Amino acid sequence: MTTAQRPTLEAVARRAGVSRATVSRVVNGSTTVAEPIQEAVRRAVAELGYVPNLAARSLVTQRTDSVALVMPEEATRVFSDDQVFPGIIRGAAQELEAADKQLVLMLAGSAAGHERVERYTTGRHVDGVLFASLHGADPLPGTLARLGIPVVCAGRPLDGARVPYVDVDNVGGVTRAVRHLIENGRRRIASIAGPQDMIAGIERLTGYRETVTAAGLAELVAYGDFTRESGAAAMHQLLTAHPDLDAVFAASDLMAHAALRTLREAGRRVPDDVAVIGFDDIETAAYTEPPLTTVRWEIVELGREMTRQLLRLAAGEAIEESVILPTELVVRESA
Amino acid sequence: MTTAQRPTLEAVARRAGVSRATVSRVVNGSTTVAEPIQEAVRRAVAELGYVPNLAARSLVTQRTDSVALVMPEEATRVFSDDQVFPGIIRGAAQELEAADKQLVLMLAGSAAGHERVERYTTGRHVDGVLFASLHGADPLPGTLARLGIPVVCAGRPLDGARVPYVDVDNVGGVTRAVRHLIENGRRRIASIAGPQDMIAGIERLTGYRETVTAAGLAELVAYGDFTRESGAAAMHQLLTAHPDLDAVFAASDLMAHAALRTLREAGRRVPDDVAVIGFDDIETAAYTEPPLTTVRWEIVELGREMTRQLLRLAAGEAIEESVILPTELVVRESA
DNA sequence: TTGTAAGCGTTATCAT
DNA sequence: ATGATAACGCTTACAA
Repeated sequence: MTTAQRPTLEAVARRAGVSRATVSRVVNGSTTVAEPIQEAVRRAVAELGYVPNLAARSLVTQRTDSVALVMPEEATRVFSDDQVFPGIIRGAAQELEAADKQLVLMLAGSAAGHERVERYTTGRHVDGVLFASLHGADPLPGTLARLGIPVVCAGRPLDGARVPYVDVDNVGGVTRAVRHLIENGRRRIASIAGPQDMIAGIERLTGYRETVTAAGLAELVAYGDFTRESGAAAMHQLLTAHPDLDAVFAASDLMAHAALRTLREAGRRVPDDVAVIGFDDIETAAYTEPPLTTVRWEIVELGREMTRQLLRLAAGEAIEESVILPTELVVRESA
Repeated sequence: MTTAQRPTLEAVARRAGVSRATVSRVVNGSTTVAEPIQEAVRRAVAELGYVPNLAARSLVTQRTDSVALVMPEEATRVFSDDQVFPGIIRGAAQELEAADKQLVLMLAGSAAGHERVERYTTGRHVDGVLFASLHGADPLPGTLARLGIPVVCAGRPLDGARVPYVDVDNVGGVTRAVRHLIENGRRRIASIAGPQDMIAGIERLTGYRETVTAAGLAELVAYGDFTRESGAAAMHQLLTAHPDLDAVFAASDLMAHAALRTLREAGRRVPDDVAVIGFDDIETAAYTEPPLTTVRWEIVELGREMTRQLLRLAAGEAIEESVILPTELVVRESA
């Protein structure tokens, strides 16, 4: 079975009885073409089923009309039931669709993957790069920015590079959460912190520390990596080190979920004995036992906003160095 | 700030003192180049930081080295905490990375989105197309296949098109689940079925029907769309219509999760009064109250297998029309 | 307003 | 084994 040759501009031009240039103008929406000719060209395009060859176009325009979305690949987090990454993917996809650009997804977890991402993006195979999550002080965003390649990150880059980013108001959200606990009479408030090589982990811990300290309370901290497994381990640690705790703020809903179960297994009632608050408001949060009080933020909106900023940057517009999205405390039954 | 021009083959050739053709050979790993010359070329490549222009290459090779992964866009399912789609994305990304191809993600939910996907894929902007989920009798996979464009679907296409697909053994998995219920003495076994315009919804219902009928038991069915919300509604219906039910098989873990909560609210104990089994084994399943017995399958593996098949197809190899992945009953506490 | 023609950066076909 | 050279399909000055 031979595959039918796809028609080229040339073929359409012949059919419509005009030059390639004219067809190109019509296809690209130039207004300087006489109406009847436009009509004829459009008919020829339809009859032949012509679709522009993107590679050829890209070769001459120097644009690729595609942007890369780079994600870390750690199995535990990216594609567990954490909704953060899927949400960002969705937001980016929506916004790019509206801009008629392609979304190229790249996993950068392994060293090989990271190198591949670096080659691909520095090679200008995309018009811009979105980083969905940064671990440690990855220099890649800064490198790309210096090369003049449009970049936007989710969260402030830890290496101090001046790369535009979009983030949520982590500190504000945590502050509200911890205050809520204090206002409800809790005094021994612990925190299951996130990984300290990620900006979200750092900021959420900072918010907790500042708030409990300002209230004259002790800092009771254990560390996790945002996953349920790590949350369970951290909760055990806290229970052992501070058996008298009466509240826990977890830096992710996943860790909060695990804390809920660990507390139950330890015979503590939530919220009677121990109040629990999470962060993210993933869908599961409304279905935990008891339903989880948490700090909500719009995941999909983060993806959309990042993409909007990137498109502006790629269009040569100036953008703010950072955009901070709001958070909101959703009070359910766990606190 | 002017962007540095990226070096071309020409530049590398000049630097290494050879022709463009030779550089091309070295870059593409041809063995017919003398070792010292290869050496010189490689040095020039490194010094200049040369990266091939994919558009130019694609233009002449007629390959794009990228494949599209098409997903439906319904907000409720694709990016809720259902891990199915993220899992497929991950599997595809891993496999494509190994093959050095790009993953282009496309959402096909809206009519406009669907049309866009059609234009893009039929326009041969990708070497192949992966469909992550089909709703109703979407003719697109069949259309692409007829155009000679490599296509692989997740699940058998409902329009009867002869398109290769990879799926899990839905019927087998459900059969084992329902038998487990029967063996444990359950006799009033209901099912919360999935959407009947999706092959997974249809097959899981078929498996349930056949098994209860073979055991001489009644069919008690309510319908959902795989989401928690729909699961809760379906559970309510079942409780009203069949207050004496003693077991529920839900076609997705999300619906099973909602059923668990609905049953508790209705004062039924799980598994004492009512046993519950789900399908998918998402991470949350191990954390529900009580932990959910469910039918497990390897989501990421589905994505990988689909991609492997597609790559074979794109390489001109013949492949089986379908690959069925195994399922396994994971017994926890809910049944 | 329309057409001509010169690239864009590769790969591939021939010679050599 | 290496080098010219002709495509690949499109956009875009520049002419007409």
